[in-house]
Amino acid sequence: MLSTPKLVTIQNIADELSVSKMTVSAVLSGKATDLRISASTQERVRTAANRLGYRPNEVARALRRKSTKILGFATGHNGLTTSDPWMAQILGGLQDGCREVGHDLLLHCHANETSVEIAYNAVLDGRVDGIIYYGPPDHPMTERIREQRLPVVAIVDEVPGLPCIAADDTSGGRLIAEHLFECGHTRLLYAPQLMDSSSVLNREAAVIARAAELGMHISNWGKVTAGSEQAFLTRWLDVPADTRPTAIVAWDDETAIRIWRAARKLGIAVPDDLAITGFDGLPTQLEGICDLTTVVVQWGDVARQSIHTLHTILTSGTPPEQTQLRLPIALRAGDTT
Amino acid sequence: MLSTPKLVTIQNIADELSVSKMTVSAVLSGKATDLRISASTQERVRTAANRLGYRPNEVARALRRKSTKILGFATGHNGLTTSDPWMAQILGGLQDGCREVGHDLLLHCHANETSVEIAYNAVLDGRVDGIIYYGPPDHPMTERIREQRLPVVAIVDEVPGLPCIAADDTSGGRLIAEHLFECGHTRLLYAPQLMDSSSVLNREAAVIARAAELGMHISNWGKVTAGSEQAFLTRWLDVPADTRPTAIVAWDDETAIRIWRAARKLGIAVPDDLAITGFDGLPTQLEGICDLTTVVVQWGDVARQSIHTLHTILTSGTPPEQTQLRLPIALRAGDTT
DNA sequence: ATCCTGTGCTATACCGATAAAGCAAGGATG
DNA sequence: CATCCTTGCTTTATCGGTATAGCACAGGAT
Repeated sequence: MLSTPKLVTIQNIADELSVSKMTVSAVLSGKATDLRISASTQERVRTAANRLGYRPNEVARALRRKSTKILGFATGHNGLTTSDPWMAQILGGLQDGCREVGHDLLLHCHANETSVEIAYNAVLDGRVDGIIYYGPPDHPMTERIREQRLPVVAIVDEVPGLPCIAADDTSGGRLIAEHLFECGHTRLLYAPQLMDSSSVLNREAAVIARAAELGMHISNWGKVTAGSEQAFLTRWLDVPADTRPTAIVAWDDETAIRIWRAARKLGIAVPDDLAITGFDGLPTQLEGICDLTTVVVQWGDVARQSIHTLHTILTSGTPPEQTQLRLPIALRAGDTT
Repeated sequence: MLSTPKLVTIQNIADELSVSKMTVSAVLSGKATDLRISASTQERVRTAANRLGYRPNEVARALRRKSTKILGFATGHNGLTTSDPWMAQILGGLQDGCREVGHDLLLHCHANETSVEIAYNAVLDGRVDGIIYYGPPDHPMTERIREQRLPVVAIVDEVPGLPCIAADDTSGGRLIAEHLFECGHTRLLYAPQLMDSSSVLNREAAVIARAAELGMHISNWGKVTAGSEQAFLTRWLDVPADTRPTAIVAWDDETAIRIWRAARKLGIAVPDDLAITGFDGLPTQLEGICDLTTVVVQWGDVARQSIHTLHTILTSGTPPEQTQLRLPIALRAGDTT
């Protein structure tokens, strides 16, 4: 029968040495000089603690100091799961960041909407010190978070009134447009998937604006959901060859690859008949088969940085308004353009 | 400046209503009938609690009841990260399981070895109630876990002396062998990647045993690491066509796909010249391009189930020796055989 | 002899809850 | 009229730490 191990408390050590609890606590928590504990007593306490295998109870500490040293992660995007490839990178980055600042990471990223509520409550309940939020800007919870001035840092998508760490989507969008311009394209087609995501909207706006600046024409036929790629390309085929777009700008890598697969099936030559670009730069299994032209976002760094920002807020109470970061994005040219 | 919200405690409510803390506690934690609190008092307490926005402090509760209702997840396999595709499924399953049993999930899955130690300490420190362990059976920490009888459930790979939830790798291996037999193969080649993993060893043993039973010959040329696939296949090409293996059994999907890519590059026809099988049944981006023959493991279910097992152990103290589960595996025939 | 200062620790309260025992008032029972 | 039981709470202790104030004693200054 499994059980939690027998606890060694500071009281046990204190009893052993016939000193008070406070003496033990002071020594073991590094406040020994504050309380003027003699070197010999410190030594005795430390050896006794080692001998008994003492470990401070984190829950008791957390109660007293009103901080658990645990940070939470909440996702508010519907259908977003741990299986999504960028989520994996984000989780890795959150982990790394947490270790760097000496906190633990609590997950609240179910595929449904209640996860934000659960995470929000976790702060109120004192279970976590703060949370990293990855979700839509208009989630009902965000309003309360602002009102109550909870320690929350948004990632990827901007949330009004909250600090946010994201990728520099605008530069990313511009890079895509510029790359296609350099490849000689003049007519682009944007393939959006409307999530309630400022990141995606920024990409789109930047591509469109930069394309216009460079004198390219860019159209939008509505979103390309999973399964509708063939229909999308059939429509494309229906347009006379001399006026149809020569490149498709997809909002992310997944969509780009799905379109590429459909093109392959329809016998459309990529990139000769049609160029395709992605966005994210995620690892792929298509290496050597379809090296997608895309822009690479360091999602792990975004996440890691957000933990540091949250930690700063928690320790120093820095006004969050100043902590808006946009991490750089780089173009990676593949064989689809 | 962000801060944790002003706390409403049971004391506040008690003061408001001029009753004792215990009365409030009893009502709000559902022990009202035990302590015989009148309906009217219950009503008053509840409305006051609502009005003040009371939420019980989880840390205080955890201290008193000696249980945080948090479960940890530790990985001990070197280099295993959240980016690995099956890890994503596992994380999702852990999340779901946790929600089902009303616990939270704390992550300790860095890519390095200290993560097990950290998780182990988290139990000792009272930070988590128990942990799910995914790592090698001989990690130095596993010995201590057994000794101290800590509430730990292993997943995927067996750990002597610990309860374990895994896939039925043996059946999976047999399914692969049988499928290849039915396809008419008589000479197989096993492509291993030696991790310190009982799961992989079980697969291998089952394939070999079943192949032998069916009168097939199976050889093993050593492990196929990332990058060595071409060399592996070149060696294969050097064998006279009438004696060389006609199918490669890879230890997992990733390896199978890497071999498939290399074969494609070398102009080897799959499955005509060479059949390839995987193991895991993970989602792939190669849909429609290479539908790998593989066996499908429900990693999410493995993880979910492990949480339930851990929960049972924690609540009822069930002897862990009995909780050895092997979840079913199904063959998914693709176009690589 | 008195006061002051520094040293080395102890005492007490508290963080926010829950477990377990206690206790007063009122009605039923003998 | 004394006893017992039930109802409806309250009291006290405790979980394992930390913050704050206090206190006894030694030695030097006045």
